[in-house]
Amino acid sequence: MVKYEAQLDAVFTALAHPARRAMLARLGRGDATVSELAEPLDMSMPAVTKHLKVLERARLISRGRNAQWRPCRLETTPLNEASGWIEEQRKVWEARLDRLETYLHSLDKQPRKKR
Amino acid sequence: MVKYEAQLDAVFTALAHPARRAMLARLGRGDATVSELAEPLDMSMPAVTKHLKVLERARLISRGRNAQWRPCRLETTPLNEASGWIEEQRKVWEARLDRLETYLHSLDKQPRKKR
DNA sequence: TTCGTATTTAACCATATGGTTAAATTAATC
DNA sequence: GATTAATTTAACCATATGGTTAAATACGAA
Repeated sequence: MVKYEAQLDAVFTALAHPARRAMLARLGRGDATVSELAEPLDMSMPAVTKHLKVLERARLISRGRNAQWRPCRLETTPLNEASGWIEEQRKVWEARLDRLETYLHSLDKQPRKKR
Repeated sequence: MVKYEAQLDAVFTALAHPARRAMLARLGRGDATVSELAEPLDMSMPAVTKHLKVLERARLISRGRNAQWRPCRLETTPLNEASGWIEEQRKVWEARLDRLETYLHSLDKQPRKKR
């Protein structure tokens, strides 16, 4: 079990911009060219290229080549790592809240005998 | 159903730094003061304060006051929103892959009659 | 080889991030 | 009121982000 810290940094960074989330959402429905990803985005093509680099660095997309098109494909593993981190945290805090609840119930049901 | 875009931006931004993830992981085990959060972090207190602001802006923590201490508490709702976004995407791409698989099976089982 | 289309790179700009040290603030205690 | 401890603010610096326009590149087609 390694430390994915830097990988998680890159993935959460990539998810932190609405344009990049929109691109990922689009790619979830199937591969797309850069122009197709750019079409709904109201920004220049160079800006789109930059966002794609952020997604690539996070390994959230891979790219092919087809003539002058560079199709993008969603890679789901990093998203699993990201939600995995959150789910791990959820386990921690839910376990803590369970212990707290158990403790509070024990106070209810075992009325103090002394004092 | 509103658009949480800006909120999601803030949450994923907050999750994109290892020090902030460490703080959240610590808070998952229970409330903590700023000094307690800072202790394992190898950075100055002002740096810690800045990270706390990022977490607050994302509503990932709330803060109290107890004399000169400013205890921090984990707020889990934004984490649910973040993992919720990822899970929604998962539904989309899994549905697509299911359709693809169904289609491929249909090709197997219905050998082309003509052509 | 030239033309047209898709995409990227270069150069630039403004703002945000992430860190520092020094000073200010807040609140308990002596 | 002065002292001490916890925390924040101010001022500064370097680098990253997110955008632009203009130029370069890559490739198919004419």
